[in-house]
Amino acid sequence: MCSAKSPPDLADENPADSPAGSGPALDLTAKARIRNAALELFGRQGVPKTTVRAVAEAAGVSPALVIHHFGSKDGLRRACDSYVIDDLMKKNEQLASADLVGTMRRWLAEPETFRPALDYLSRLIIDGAEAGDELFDDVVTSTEAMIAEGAAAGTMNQAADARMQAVLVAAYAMVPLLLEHHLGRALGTNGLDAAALQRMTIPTLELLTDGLYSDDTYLKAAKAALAGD
Amino acid sequence: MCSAKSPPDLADENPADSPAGSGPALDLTAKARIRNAALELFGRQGVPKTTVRAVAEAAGVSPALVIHHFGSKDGLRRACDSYVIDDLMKKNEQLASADLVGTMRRWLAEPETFRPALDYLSRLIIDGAEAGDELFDDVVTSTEAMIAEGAAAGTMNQAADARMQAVLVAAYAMVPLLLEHHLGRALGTNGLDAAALQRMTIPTLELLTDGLYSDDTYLKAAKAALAGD
DNA sequence: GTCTATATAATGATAGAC
DNA sequence: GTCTATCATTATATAGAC
Repeated sequence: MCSAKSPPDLADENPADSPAGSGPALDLTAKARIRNAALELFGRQGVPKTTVRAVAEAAGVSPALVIHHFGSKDGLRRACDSYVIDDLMKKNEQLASADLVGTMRRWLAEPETFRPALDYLSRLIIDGAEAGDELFDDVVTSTEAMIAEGAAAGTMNQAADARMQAVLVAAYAMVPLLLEHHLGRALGTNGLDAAALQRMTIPTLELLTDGLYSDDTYLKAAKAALAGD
Repeated sequence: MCSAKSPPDLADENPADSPAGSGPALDLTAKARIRNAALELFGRQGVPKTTVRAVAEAAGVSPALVIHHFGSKDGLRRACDSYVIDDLMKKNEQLASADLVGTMRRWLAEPETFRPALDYLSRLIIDGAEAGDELFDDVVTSTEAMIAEGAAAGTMNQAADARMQAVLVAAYAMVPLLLEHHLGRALGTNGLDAAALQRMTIPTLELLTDGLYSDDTYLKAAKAALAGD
């Protein structure tokens, strides 16, 4: 489950102008260039602050062509949603949703290709859009299965409320994605690159192995307080 | 450190029309009503999607008056930043930044007053604005001190890299704020109310007491892998 | 498929009366 | 302090030529 390669389906290469080994990002169809430009701008500055004109300029086409291919700005946004989820996550990483941090690590190894998708994903999860809901639930379900396996193998502790535990673990796993800006600052790097993610690995595992609390004082206190209600 | 009351400084009450115990939200100056309306709309839909006109309508004033009082839309945004941070967080909760979850709990007890501030706070942290950077760093510093105290008292485990641990713990503490939408869905509630936050308490403490991993298998494996680089 | 030109609406901000 | 009226700009989207 580790040799993750098989060069990602960047799709929509123009069959007419595709001599064998030429520049991979240069001979895409205009539609693909528009979608890639939108993905990057939507991810970097958010959808509302990104104009159709800016997308068109970044893709090297006219604003009218953007509408022609995607119907509307919102259609373009939906196309980006399904591209990042269906094409990038599901098709190229069968277990992507089970291992968000692993996916991040692999994607960060090819920044030119996947960096925009990470920013876009972050906004998808935060914005509360429908596509983000489905993604979140997928991650939670995969996480719950992972913990159940770990518990069966004796390497993980499954909580009484397994679903809630999975929600929390999944949410914690998303922290590097969501708070990339702040974690990058804390690590002294510019954003979150592969090296920064690596420097977080040990402290994260320590925290989730030893725990923050050294005994069950807080836990018992909380249980008592809640029982007292 | 628990009797958190002292009714919050909602400020800018119109001294002219303030008979002793009248409706508290009704006799604010127009400037305060505008700022409160902006706080709510900025927090709910984000700054770019919120128009000056919408703020004016929500506050019951003309669009021109919004500009008159705050100079520009961005001036209004900055006023909201400093209001939520300086007036609400720092003045009324000396230790607010040390205990984000506690603050959330207290604020959720007065939803009418503080609910908008929570949404605004969430965007402030995510957006990567300067005010959000300061807030995040404050929370991390307070968290590090809290863990150091806990370690001295023998109730917490302080990691070798104490700063990084504090960053992670602080980030985890922000998860209910940032992922309120998804946690609320998982709990079957509409958004995150006080009851939902309470239902998360035990699972969260369990996770941070027992840990996710039952032994140091993963930790040692990761250390070995990193050493092998 | 791709463009130029344009329609139409909404936005942030201003001017000036009261 | 607060309004009405309006300006200048920019936004999304359309029409129609090539």
